Amino acid sequence: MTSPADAADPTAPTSPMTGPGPDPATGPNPMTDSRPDPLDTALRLVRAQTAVVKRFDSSLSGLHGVSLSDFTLLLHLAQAPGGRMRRVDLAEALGLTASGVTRGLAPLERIGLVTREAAARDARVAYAALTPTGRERLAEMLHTARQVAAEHFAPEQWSAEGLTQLSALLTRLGGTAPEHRHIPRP
Amino acid sequence: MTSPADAADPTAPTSPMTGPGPDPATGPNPMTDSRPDPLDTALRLVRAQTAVVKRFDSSLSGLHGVSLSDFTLLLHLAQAPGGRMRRVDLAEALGLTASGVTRGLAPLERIGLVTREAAARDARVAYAALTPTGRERLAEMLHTARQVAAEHFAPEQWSAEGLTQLSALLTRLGGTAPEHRHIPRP
DNA sequence: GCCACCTCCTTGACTGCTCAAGTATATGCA
DNA sequence: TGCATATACTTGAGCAGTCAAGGAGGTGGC
Repeated sequence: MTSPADAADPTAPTSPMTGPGPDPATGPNPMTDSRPDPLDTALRLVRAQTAVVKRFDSSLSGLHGVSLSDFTLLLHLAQAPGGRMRRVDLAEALGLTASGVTRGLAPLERIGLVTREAAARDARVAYAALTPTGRERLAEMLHTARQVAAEHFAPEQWSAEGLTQLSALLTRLGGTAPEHRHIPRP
Repeated sequence: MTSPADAADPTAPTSPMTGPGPDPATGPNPMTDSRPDPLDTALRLVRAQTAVVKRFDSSLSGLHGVSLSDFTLLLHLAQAPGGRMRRVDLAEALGLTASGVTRGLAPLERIGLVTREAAARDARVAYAALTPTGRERLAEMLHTARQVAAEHFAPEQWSAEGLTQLSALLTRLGGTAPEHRHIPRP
């Protein structure tokens, strides 16, 4: 009754998901063997982001009813001149399409954190602008986000140098971020 | 007819999205001023991932009709013993929920890249297993993915050391990746 | 043997996003 | 001035994922 296929059925995790694994000195690696695998790095980036986002989403949604992407959107508005941006610019900053921005703004407009403003010189344009309420709420979210980030990159595990390196490397990969240190505490 | 608000309406991008910006020596930074901002780094990670995923999705969908997440799922199966994994293990490896895995597997099962296998010792378990076709297609996808990754981390811009550092830092952030160098070329 | 509790997986409902199509408006050249 | 082309935005449809609920099955203590 025990087929050979199930002889290996451990019910334990079947995915030893560790680092580089056995180094195949004669493997089909198209790169020089002394160079780290770029695909491996890319996949790690994606997986790391999933873990990080999950953590921020959990805290921000619980305390503020918003997701990390909501928060990031608001943060971009806060650092823009006049607290407002054209939607097309917001899309580029966030790495979304225009319709993605429209969809993302809808709930924020509904709860009064963001409002729509027309542009006097271009009738096609609709600005997304932070409301005073939006600013207040954002300051509170920012406080939480800073805490989560601080825990994530705890000084006992992350040196200033390591953090600096990571930040620089991510920037080189297209990792832009809105300036937010001018935003006062709630 | 020109309101003061629109005097600043440049129609040009209103989001100077550059690096660290002006260093606020007396800013409300809760960290020590000599330490990079962890929140900044986290936001850069998320944004960098968006850019990277976009690029992989574009190439993989155009040439192979799959997304990066499809590809990653298949890759995990390929490096598992017997080319199969329990769905709950796959969910953990990918950072998804169980239902996310169910949804992700559906189209792959439909096109014959993945099949379902029962476990002899546990009736609750349904394995996700690579089909022979799935293996062949995966090898082709892998070829493309390696190329995209190689372009993304071009040696002229990325030293082996920089890549090694990034890989290590991402690993520390929870960035796991399936071993794939044992998979032969198509 | 019984049962409380846990595990695995699926499904309905919903959210967040892209693509494609469409409308309104702006731009530049003949 | 007229018009081809481009830009900004929205909306319908569809995909990818989460949450909650539920059904089936497994485990361990009494």
